[in-house]
Amino acid sequence: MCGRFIMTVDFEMIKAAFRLRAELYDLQPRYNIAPGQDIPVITNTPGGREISPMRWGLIPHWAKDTKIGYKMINARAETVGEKPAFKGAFRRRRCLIPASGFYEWKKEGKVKQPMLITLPGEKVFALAGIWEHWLAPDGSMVYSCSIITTKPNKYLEGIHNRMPVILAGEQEYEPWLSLDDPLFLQHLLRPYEGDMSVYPVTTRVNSPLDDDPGLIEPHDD
DNA sequence: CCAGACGTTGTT
DNA sequence: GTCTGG
DNA sequence: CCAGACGTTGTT
DNA sequence: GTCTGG
Repeated sequence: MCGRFIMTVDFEMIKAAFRLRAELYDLQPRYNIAPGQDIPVITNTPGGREISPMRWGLIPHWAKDTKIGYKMINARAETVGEKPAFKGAFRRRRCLIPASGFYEWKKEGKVKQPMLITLPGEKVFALAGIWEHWLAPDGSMVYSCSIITTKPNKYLEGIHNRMPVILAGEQEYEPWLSLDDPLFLQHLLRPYEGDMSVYPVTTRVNSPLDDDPGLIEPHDD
């Protein structure tokens, strides 16, 4: 699955990688992004691609309160088009979530070892997501999102049985954001086929409050 | 029809 | 054990 | 994902 | 809002 990730690249890199229009809100490097926090999300708008903060953990429009979002941090690729909580978003509200790495916890006996997964060169990449809007009782609109998961590739299969969907470049970003063909969209939601790096990191990364880059301790393998 | 859930992962 | 908050 | 709380009434 | 279970 995907329960934590990092986003450490600067905005000029993001702007170029995702062909964004000029306006970017003020983003800081983050090394330990947790569910429930606001994360940068890229969507298609009539004026082009925009990036804006959304709460991680999708809140369906019919929800009575925001609590349900904590259970909706991931959506399975195999069923995202059918589940009542996700199907509308899958049809009409898809997004890209920029990341430079994500964590998976490998179970080694009783111990859970956090692993950081990155792409070669610490390159920024796009997680496939869906988003929703929810009208709060006070009249404000809450935007939220979920990260889609799939089976692990060869780098992850020894670590965990799910991994987030990574879209492989502009040739996949554009159809994911704008195409209206459920079969093709489904086809994009497959395990990433490119190279990856996998490093054990200190268990201090477990704290959701800790946004300190000093926590990452790459090992040689 | 109404009532109640609406999710994933992992563990047993 | 299960839920909430981060 | 992990960490930390998990409850009510009434009194200060 | 929409689906599932009874």
